[in-house]
Amino acid sequence: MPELLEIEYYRRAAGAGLDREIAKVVADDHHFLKNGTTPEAVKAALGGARFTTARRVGKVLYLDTDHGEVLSLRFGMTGRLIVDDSAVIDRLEYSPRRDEPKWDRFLVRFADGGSMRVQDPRRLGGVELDPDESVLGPDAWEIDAPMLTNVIGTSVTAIKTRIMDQSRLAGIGNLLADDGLWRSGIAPTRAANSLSAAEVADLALALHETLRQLFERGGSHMGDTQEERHKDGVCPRDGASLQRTKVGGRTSYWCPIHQV
DNA sequence: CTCGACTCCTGTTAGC
DNA sequence: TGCTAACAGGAGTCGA
Repeated sequence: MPELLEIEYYRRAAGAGLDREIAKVVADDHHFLKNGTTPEAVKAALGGARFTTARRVGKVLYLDTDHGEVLSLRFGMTGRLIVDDSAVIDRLEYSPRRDEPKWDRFLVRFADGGSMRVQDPRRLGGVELDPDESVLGPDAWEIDAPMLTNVIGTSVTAIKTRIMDQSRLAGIGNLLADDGLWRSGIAPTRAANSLSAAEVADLALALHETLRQLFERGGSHMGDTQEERHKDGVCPRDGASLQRTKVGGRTSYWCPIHQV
């Protein structure tokens, strides 16, 4: 599913949609417009405008316009950004691979005939005009031990839940969290404030490396444990049967031997 | 403020 | 073969 890495691919793809006059906006799915954003407002804001910058914080893509408004795109679990009908990602975990027009939830057509659209079969993503950008924590791409220490604070909640809290650390989703925890040998269920300073440093480094390696491999679904995310999955490191546990409402796969 | 539980959303798939 | 129920997880809301 789209996590920080996928949104970064989308951000780069959005570069092809910059500085092109917007001729038409199709935003008829009210459910996909968030926080009071209306189709009329989006059309008024974008009509005749151009996107000037594509920025990313965590899993959110921000498109600035030359009229001053900012458009935010969230991709939920199955959302893709498609510019000029070429999808930068054709294989999205847990999402169908087809390009069905009925899954287009938001579309911008440029005056030159091209387009940029968000395709999201499950409609868990969303579009918002002039969003509050302060609701997100620091971007996880730059994570290091001091940042992770701040993220953890004194919280007693499960460490996995904490690093997935977008208001404290932006960009980590279920797959990146599981892979980082697996690499650092820390159980997802551990109370966040029970990690030693050394463990916090290990986890920060593991997440840092996970982000960079999986970006090179092609996405958050390219983790070392991905192929074992099923019943009967085994740990690639020591062969133990992986535990399947709900943590913070998310399915977590982890090794009961080396993750403690 | 913190944190867990619940809910929404819909295509795919396991299982009968 | 065809159907149903479970499943996937990002994110918002609510209540203790």
